[in-house]
This record gives sequence, C-alpha cells and structure tokens, in this order.
Amino acid sequence: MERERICTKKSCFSFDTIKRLSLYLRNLKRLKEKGIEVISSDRIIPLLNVSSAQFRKDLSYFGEFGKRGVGYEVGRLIKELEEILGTNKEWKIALVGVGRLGQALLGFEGFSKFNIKIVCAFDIDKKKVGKVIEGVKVEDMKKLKTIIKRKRVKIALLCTPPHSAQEVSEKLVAAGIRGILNFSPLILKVPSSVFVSNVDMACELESLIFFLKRNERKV
Amino acid sequence: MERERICTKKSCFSFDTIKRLSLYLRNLKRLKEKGIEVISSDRIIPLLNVSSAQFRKDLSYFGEFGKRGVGYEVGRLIKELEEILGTNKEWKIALVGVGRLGQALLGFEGFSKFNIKIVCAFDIDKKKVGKVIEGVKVEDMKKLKTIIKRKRVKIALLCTPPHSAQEVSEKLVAAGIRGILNFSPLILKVPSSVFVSNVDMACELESLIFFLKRNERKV
DNA sequence: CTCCATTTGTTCCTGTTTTCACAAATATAT
DNA sequence: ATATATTTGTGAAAACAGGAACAAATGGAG
Ligand SMILES: NC(=O)c1ccc[n+]([C@@H]2O[C@H](COP(=O)([O-])OP(=O)(O)OC[C@H]3O[C@@H](n4cnc5c(N)ncnc54)[C@H](O)[C@@H]3O)[C@@H](O)[C@H]2O)c1
Ligand SMILES: NC(=O)c1ccc[n+]([C@@H]2O[C@H](COP(=O)([O-])OP(=O)(O)OC[C@H]3O[C@@H](n4cnc5c(N)ncnc54)[C@H](O)[C@@H]3O)[C@@H](O)[C@H]2O)c1
Repeated sequence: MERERICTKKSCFSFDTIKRLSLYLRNLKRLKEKGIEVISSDRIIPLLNVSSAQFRKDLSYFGEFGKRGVGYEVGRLIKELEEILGTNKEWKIALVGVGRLGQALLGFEGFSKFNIKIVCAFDIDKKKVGKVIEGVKVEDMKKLKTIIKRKRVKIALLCTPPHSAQEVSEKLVAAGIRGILNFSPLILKVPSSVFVSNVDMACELESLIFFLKRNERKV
Repeated sequence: MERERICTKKSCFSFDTIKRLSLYLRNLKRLKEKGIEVISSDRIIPLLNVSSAQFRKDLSYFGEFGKRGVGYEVGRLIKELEEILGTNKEWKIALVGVGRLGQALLGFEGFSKFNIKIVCAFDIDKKKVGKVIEGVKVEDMKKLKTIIKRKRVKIALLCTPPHSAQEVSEKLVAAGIRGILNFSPLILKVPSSVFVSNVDMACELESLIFFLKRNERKV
C-alpha cells in the first residue's frame, strides 16, 4: 500500500506499532489510576491482546524504558509514550459535517484524555450554522479557510456524506490541514504530504459478517 | 495476534483480504450506479489505494471472476462478492448503549446498503428505556437475553462507556451473540468462538498526531 | 558476596503478505 | 487467419511482521 512504514536513523517499523503504542499508553494510564507503579511486559499484555515480545519490541524502537529484572515504571513510561506520540502538548482539531456522527464526536470526552480538543466545527447547512453544540460554535463552510488558518489547526475530522467528502477534503488541504480522520466511506485523493486515516464502520461490520457466516457453516 | 487468518481447501488468506473485498464491493456498486458495466483491475484501483495485483489476488482466493483481455463484469462481480461476504441476505444486529454514538449509529443509513439492520437497542438508563429512536425502541438491559434470543440476533454494536463494556460483552455472549463491533476503548475478553472488531477512534487520532509531529520536524 | 529468580532488549528465524512478472486467454484490426 | 493489444490468474521472489529464545542486567535471599 503506502504510508505504512516509518524509518528512523535507528530502524524501520510499521504504522501498526504506533497504533499499539497508543493502546499501551491508554492502558498504562488506567494502571496508574489504580495505583500500580511498576509493571512487567508479561503482566500488562493480558489487557492488550498483544504478545509480550511485541510490547517490548515496539518500545525498543524508541529507546530503553524498562529495568531488567523489574519491569517498567508506569509513570515514566506514560511520559515517554506521550512524548513519542506527541500528546504531551494539546492538539487542536477541526470538524466538518455536524450531523449525527459529527455531533457525537463533538460530545466525546475521550479525546480530552489524549490532549485533543475540537476547536472549530463547520457545516454547509444554514440551519446548523450559528448554533453552539457541546460548546463549539458551528461555522459556515465559507469561513473554513480563514478560521483554520487563524487557529493554526492541522488535523480535521471529516464527517460529511461521501458525495461531498472529496470536495471538502480539498478545502481542508487548501486551508493547511495536514491530517484527516475520514469517517465517510470514500477513499480520498489528497497530496502525499497529507495523512489520511479511514474509520470505516460498514467495512468492519461486513467483515464481521463474513466470519460469522463461515463459523455457522462449520458448526 | 490471533484470529487473523482464514483457510479454505484452496488456500489461506488474511483477514485484511476480507476488509478489502468489502471496499471493492462498495466501489463496484458506485460504478454500477454510474452505468459502468465492465472494469479492469487497472482502472478500478485509483479509487481504492490498492495495487492491481492485490485486487486480482484477493479475488483469486475465491474463484475466477474476470475475463482475460477484457476485465470484470461489474454486475457479476457485485453478486459474487455479496455471496462471499454474506451480505446477499439481511443481517439483523443489536445495539447496546444508546448514548451519543449509539444514536448516531441508529440513524446511520449506510448500514442498509450492506443489508444490515439494527433490530433492537438496549440501555441501562431508565430515562431512555421505552423511547423510540430512529424507529427502534430502546429496551431495558434486563430484556437483552430474551429479545436477542427470540430475534436470533448474532451481531451487536457495543457503545457503552468502557467501564461497563466487559460486563455488557459477557451478557451479549450469554445471549448468543457471536460477533461484536466494539466502540468502547477497552480490549474485551471473550470466548475464542466470539469475534470482536474494535473501532478505536482515539487511537487512530493519536497515530495521526504522531505522523504530523514527525513531518513537521522534517519540514 | 554469591546464587537464583526475574525481566528486559535484541538477534535470529519463521511464516505471512505483497509485489513482480509472465503465460494463457480474449478481443480487435487487418 | 494472423498479428497485436489487453488483461487476467498465478507461481516465484521479495519484503515484512511477529515470535522464540537468550545474553545481559537487576534485585533479593541466604
Ligand atoms: N451516523 C453514523 O453512525 C455513521 C457511521 C459510520 C459512518 N458514517 C459516515 O459519516 C458521515 C456522516 O454521517 P451522519 O450520519 O452524521 O450524516 P448526517 O447526514 O447526519 O450529517 C452529515 C452532515 O454533513 C453536512 N454536510 C453535507 N455536505 C456538506 C458539505 N459539502 N460541507 C460541509 N458539510 C456538509 C450536512 O449538513 C450534515 O450536517 C457519512 O459519510 C457517513 O457515511 C456515519
Ligand atoms: N461519542 C463518540 O463520538 C465516541 C467516539 C469514540 C468512541 N466512543 C465510545 O463509545 C462509547 C459510547 O460513547 P458515547 O459518547 O455515546 O457515551 P454516552 O455517555 O453518550 O452514552 C453511553 C450510553 O451507554 C449507556 N450505558 C452505560 N452503562 C451501561 C450498561 N452497563 N448497560 C447498558 N447501557 C449502558 C448509558 O446509559 C448511555 O446511554 C464509549 O465507550 C466511548 O468511549 C464514543
């Protein structure tokens, strides 16, 4: 495919490594809340569906964070991972398409745990423009470029219907957006400097169905 | 990891192949709507971010659907893929946790294109129980087992907060659910006969941030 | 201080997935 | 009928990712 591999001076690793680091970070935070201060790779993996070797290897791409014979100091590892992933400082993001899904995302508290904040929202629907939803004012699409540039937002959530997704993505890129989390079921064509992640629930569900059908036949 | 590989008498292929088939199917349907009747692997891939060799190989695991020198007949390929994926007949699914995200999913028209229908919804909140949202009545968690068994539902969308997700998943499994699309940021522990797919938006976003941070440094 | 139990970091290996590349098949033009 | 242009299906090769396994490091018990 493309944009699936990351290379440093040290070595190369896959993009999946980064997703797993994010998973590790979230679980480490839970452990910290429970008061656990040190954990070994063997004892954290039951929470994660990942092998302990993989856990250690993923970390090893970025440095040595554990202590042999002991394990990992939870607080330290959280800090290191936040540093690696970039969530040690706040990230401002934009949202386009304040429909059902867009509104759910606006109200999602989960993002704040990652230091992520939706600072502006846009919609083409005149009835929605001007309303304040979950503390964010919905702006007209015409103001998209100005506001995104002014607020120096680099990431956007794209929640419009698929037929307008390509057009919207082009406006976002023109406004300086460098990363798009795309919820619409359409593969976007963007310059290679822009990073797109797709969240495709219908595909997920369809592959789930394939499995079920298969297992039923077996049983 | 686990549950990542599918083997038939013919050969073995990865779970990613299935997700791609789902992607192909959706795009083929769009082509059909546009009136395109025949397409070659070289001309469909610009829509997909997949190589043409991959496209052909993914299909080859299931049979020979193309005609050399010509390409694929769109209508036929759609039928074949629907057959393979199992979406040629209607699938009934359940939803648990009628919060912001749950309500967005209840109103999502996209599922119907895949012959997927949410036939029941459950919540623990007494204020929500009894309401009808997007044509689906919200039921009490106590009735979960009875209703799911009676309607013979095998797939569920899990949209409760993470702290109750494990508990809810156990109730679902006890009610006969065999596939769970999990939106809560928690790795579920379920019997190996149950298939879980995770949709983890916060992880996606966090890995996006990693990339941006990286590119900025480069620039 | 020595031995033993742990646990990390990393090398090496193995099986998987993707891509390459081409024979076989088809259509069209002459 | 033959040549030419396409395009599939697929073996073989290359690229990758994941896991086993172990030396090196650490801490604690005796
Ligand atoms: N609802 C869900 O649960 C769900 C699930 C999976 C995927 N999706 C996808 O997410 C997207 C949004 O789904 P939804 O259910 O929220 O739809 P929706 O119709 O409720 O909302 C879409 C919003 O986008 C706005 N919009 C349309 N064209 C626009 C444009 N050119 N510029 C700016 N805004 C525009 C509309 O005014 C509307 O507010 C769709 O692509 C859908 O396929 C939704
Ligand atoms: N809102 C989003 O856009 C979003 C995005 C990504 C992930 N998620 C995840 O999806 C889940 C739901 O998010 P939300 O924003 O809709 O939350 P929400 O608080 O709006 O809704 C949660 C719903 O679950 C119900 N619930 C709680 N405990 C329950 C139980 N034991 N049994 C049945 N129902 C129960 C609540 O009554 C409520 O209706 C969370 O795990 C969240 O992390 C949400």
